Amino acid sequence: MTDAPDAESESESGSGLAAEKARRLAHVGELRSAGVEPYPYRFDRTHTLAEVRAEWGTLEPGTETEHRVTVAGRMMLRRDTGKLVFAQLRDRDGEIQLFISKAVVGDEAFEQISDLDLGDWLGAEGTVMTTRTGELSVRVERLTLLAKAIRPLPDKWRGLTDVDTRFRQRYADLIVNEEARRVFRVRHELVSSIRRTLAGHGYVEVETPVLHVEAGGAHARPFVTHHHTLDMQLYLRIALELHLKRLIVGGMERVFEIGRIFRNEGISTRHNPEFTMMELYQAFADVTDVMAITEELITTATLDCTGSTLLTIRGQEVDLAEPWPRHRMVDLTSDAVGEEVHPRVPIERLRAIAERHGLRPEDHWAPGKYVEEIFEATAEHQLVRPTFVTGHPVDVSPLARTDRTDPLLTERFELFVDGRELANGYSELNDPVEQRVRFEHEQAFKDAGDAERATVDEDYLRALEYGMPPTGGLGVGIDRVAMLIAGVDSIKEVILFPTLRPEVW
RNA sequence: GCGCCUCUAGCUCAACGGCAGAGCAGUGGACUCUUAAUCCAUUGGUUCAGGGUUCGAAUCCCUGGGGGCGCACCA
Repeated sequence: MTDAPDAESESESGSGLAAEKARRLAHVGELRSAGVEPYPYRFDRTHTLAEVRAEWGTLEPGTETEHRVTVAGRMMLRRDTGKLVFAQLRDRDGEIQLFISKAVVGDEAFEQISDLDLGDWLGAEGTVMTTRTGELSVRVERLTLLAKAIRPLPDKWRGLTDVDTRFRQRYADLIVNEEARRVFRVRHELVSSIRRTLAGHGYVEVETPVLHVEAGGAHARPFVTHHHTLDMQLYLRIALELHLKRLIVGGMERVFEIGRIFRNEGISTRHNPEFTMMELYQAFADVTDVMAITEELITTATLDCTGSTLLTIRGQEVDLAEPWPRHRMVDLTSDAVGEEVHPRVPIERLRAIAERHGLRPEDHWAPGKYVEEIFEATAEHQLVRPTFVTGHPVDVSPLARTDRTDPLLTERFELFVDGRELANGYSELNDPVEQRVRFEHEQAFKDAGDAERATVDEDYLRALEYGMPPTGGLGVGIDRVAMLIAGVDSIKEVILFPTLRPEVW
């Protein structure tokens, strides 16, 4: 764990990373010998760099003021012209130039400036000025080293592009790539926008268990873990749904959770084994209310993140403020294949259609499973603009309420944008007797070989027996929405530390 | 899991069967208004690892490892 480079012998070689680190570590030693602490405990600044720019950003070129400021940041660039050094300081939300004149700071302090390295954290005290060319600067009177960087920064102009290094060393990515900083600001703004919108509608934010005895609420392979004291197998949650609906039974009426869920499945540009889901449940609401709040949440968040409701998706400009089209899955799919696709169609017919579209049906597939698979193989990827796909078959929607006009379908929707599923919602099934039958069907499919099907969750059924009011529910994949708004095409770009194989040291 | 691509200095990249190079960073020097400062000089390599082919391998082949993309998987 302790990094102990062989400073003496490496410095003899004169170059390379080890030598560079040795040189800087040697300087740390010199500073301490001279009574200067290279890692001081704290530093008080009077202004952030953005505050300096906000207050004095409009000064005329060649202005010298008496306004004293103390700022702090990381030195990103240095331009040495002899007895005058310009350094670019950056903090969380701004940059400012330091104007360091030998005549101002004195010979001794000026000598020490050449020992600073790009990447060092500095504190600077001085007066606000602009240079002859108009660059807002701090005319430094006193410079304090706040933390010595031992390792050199990546290329100052081209940044860090190697994706492996960018994700493994996200700290370095954030230091040198403005785009990475932008994406995570978008993500932050997305999440806080959702919280604001939901708070405005009277939702209560809750936290439910991550460790589950039954991994329910979705069809997915769970991660399995073990509790020593209880000596029992536990699963990391694959959805938030069933606990949140227990809270609706409890009378909380409007609840939501933004939480990490875990699915032990493949990794791709759209999948990370752990990802963030927002689920909400609203008493007395049905699927139409849920679609309305879905539109509001995503449109408002886009506006909050970008200042506009316009997005460019696959080169197509889309205004999220326009109503999002709603189509039944069976209609979209029937149109796509040129004949009726519906759970009521004889299963031999569905099998033929599925095989015609390159699918390999399995014996345990129910009619609704065929409908869903054919939809995914044909119509799904064509849904570029935000589109609500509704009316999923009952036999693939064990927690959704039956459509009041078609007993083989449910009052459910999935939101697709750019061919990707971003959200899923429905009128919640609240009849405990029917829910038990649905669970038993799930269990039967599982026994028939479909490992991702659910089992009977007796505690959830007990909760429903106490009475759950009519309820609408929604799940939103936060990472995918962040991708959409930030305009990036890999989920790893919106997850600070995506799942990677362990580094070989 | 399968297929294709990829891995060269701290970073960004050349060299593609014939002496491993450049820019940035670093080091030494010049310069008191720079903006990726500039100018002069300069250090730095287990070419991912191992094996093979060859007079000769960063380069071709094999095995392994990391990563990317696609497929599969994935409410």
